[in-house]
Amino acid sequence: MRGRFLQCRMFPELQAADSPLLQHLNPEQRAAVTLPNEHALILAGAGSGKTRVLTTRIAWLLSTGQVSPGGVMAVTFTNKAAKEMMTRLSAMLPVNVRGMWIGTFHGLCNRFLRAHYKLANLPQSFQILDTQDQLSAIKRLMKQHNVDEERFPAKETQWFIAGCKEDGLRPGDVEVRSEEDRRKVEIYQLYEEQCQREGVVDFGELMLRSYELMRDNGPIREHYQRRFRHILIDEFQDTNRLQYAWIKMFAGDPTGTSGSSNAVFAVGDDDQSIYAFRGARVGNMADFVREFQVAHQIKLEQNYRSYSNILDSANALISHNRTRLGKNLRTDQGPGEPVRVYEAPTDLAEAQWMVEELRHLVRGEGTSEGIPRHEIAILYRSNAQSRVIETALFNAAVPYRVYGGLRFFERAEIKHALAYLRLLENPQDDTSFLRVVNFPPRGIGARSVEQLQDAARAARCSLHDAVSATTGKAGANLGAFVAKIDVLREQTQNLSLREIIDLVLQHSGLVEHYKTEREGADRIENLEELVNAAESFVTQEGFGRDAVALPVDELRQSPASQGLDANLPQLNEPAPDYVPPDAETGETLSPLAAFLTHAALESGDNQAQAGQDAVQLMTVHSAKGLEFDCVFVSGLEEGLFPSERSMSDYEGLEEERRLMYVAITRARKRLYLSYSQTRLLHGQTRYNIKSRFFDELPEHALKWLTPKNQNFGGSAFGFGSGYPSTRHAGGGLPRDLAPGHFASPPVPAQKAAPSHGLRSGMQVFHAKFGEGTVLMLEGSGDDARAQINFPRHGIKWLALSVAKLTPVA
DNA sequence: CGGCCTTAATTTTTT
DNA sequence: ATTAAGGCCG
Repeated sequence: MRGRFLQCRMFPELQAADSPLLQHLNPEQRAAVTLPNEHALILAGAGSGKTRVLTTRIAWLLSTGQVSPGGVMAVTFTNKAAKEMMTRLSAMLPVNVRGMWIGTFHGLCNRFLRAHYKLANLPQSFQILDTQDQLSAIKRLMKQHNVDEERFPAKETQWFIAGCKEDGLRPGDVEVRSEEDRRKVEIYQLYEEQCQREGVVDFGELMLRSYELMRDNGPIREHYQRRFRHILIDEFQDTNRLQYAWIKMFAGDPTGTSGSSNAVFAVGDDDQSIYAFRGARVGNMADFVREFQVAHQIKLEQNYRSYSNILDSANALISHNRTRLGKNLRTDQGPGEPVRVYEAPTDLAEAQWMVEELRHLVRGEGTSEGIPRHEIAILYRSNAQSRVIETALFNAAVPYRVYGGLRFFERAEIKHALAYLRLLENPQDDTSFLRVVNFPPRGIGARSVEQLQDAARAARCSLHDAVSATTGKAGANLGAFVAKIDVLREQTQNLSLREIIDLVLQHSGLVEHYKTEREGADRIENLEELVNAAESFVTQEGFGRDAVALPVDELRQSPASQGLDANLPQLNEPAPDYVPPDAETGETLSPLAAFLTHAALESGDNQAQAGQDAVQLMTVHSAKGLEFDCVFVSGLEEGLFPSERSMSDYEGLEEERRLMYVAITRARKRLYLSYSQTRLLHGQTRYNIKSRFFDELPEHALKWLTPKNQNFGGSAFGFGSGYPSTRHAGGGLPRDLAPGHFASPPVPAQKAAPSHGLRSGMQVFHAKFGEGTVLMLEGSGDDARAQINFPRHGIKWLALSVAKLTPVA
């Protein structure tokens, strides 16, 4: 016994064979979990047990004594992923996960900056601007500096600033090539000064400032580089430039030649990279392999989620992408059901078909037993598509839940309440000041606010501080407002968080204001919910898991950080002896400041009508990481999915294809793909052809529920021939749709058909451009125009009243 | 100052 | 079609 134990301590890997941690892993997963302490890239396909590998890896490292809890950093993108990791980890090991650095990039940055706020040149209770706050701060600044919003839209400026930060560029680092650039950089500079003056940081700033502090402060850098022996990153394909640089900073010398490098364990899937539009760089994967000389690359290709018809479809589709690292999902489960494909005449008919279909599924016809509604998801490319579907679901009285939209902490009434709270914590926060200075209305108009802003600028102080200098009637109102805030601050000095919020809600006049509003009842309810949120923040979670600075030395010595079971081996490496100078013990954030941080970093649930067993509606993007027994992917039409905006360039198209890949791989048992010939978009009927992605799916795995529309085999004008009926084509499943279920006539598209007789997908001949395919049709009568793809001349828009087009048989 | 009307935009989203 | 935001008038 004793000898064996010693052996294990000296050779942790000898525990591999019989560790219960490894019991249910496949060989690849096991190999990944038990890799030596070196850099590794795990290519984890959809449904291959990625999270499991990540958490088991941590558990493995801890239980074999290769690292102490304090020596682990695990980074995710979403709070949900971080929470799941902590939950699963604590289920595996008796370890206090709260003491570990497991969190989102931004959550960890926040923690880091709170601990070193002085070195980071921030007030301890700095507040975090969300995207809305950032935009309004930029708008305000641009107005004040008379920047022409025509030439420099605030949204674009925001995008520019965020982009600069993501690339690690301060105003001085940005390359200026034009007068316009110069102006943009100038605004960027002013924005930075404004944030600094107000003691607020945006999301990008959390990352960038942490990165810079690590880069520029030797002792801090050395401390953290010595501390985190293992750095694990989830969804690595979604990291941006700055996040990658940030990781490198914590990892230390990437090649490890100086012996100071920590092991970076990156898990990702290049085929699921769908966030390039917000700065994600798949290229970080290849860079990582090169720069860190990654010796261990493991592919997790065994899929535990879907049947092979679904996986074959996903594999075939994604194989059309040229830029990929290469990976093929496989399963031991049989082929399962075919992937069902449906063509509808209209978007409404498509929605009604889905509703009808899912009602059968819920009732259990066609399957052995009914599928619970929450196991059915309807996915779409863009949010605008949900409306029709919602209408159909609503009319059929099917409970549903739409994801996306405003989250709890983003609601106007909540942001108003938070603005009051933020002013208590930090009167310099002009963004919050402006949000509520006249809300509820208290006679302070734009004019007075402008004067106040001028005064503040002249005195180089905050709006709050500038009020005392303002006179007149407006000054009186302003004075009353500031006095109210200041009195509240006094009154709330020694109150609990709950009492503070209660008091603020009472005295701000928010509740009273919403009482008079027509739809104010919901808002009041939400405000009450805010009190509950604060309550549970304080009690349940133990406030400040992310928000409160955990002094580093305390963390290292506290029993919590040693939270391993006594049976577990001790850590191998000595504890770091350096304690950063400004991480003074015991200096914590007030509960209020912590709660405000929590609100900014975790914007809360975004789902309405919880509770009921409901069908899930969401965009493909928000479905990433989820799985369902049954999935409908709707609106598979050229111009929609792939989206029009991404069709022009190859990279955009590849990202759309990856998006489609994500959509397909969400399904466990049953997958439906559908499209509609016509769709109401922006108030106009659009005529679409089916998505090119259908051509990239394997015929053997598909089952067409409607006759496959082969580019209109019938008469040149195609009506009647290529048209679908509302009855499904073939055998067995699903049953006939009762005719009465459709509000619209069986072939509504016929009615909607334009006079020119063209239809998307049709082959036409043009005297100059030759033969081409109609992609899209728009307008009617003299305004009608068609988008046509001419193989030799590209995609063109032609006015039908001018162009001579002949249908080709 | 506040309500009403015109105007323009309209992929995808987390922190 | 729908909505949000900004401008204008009472």
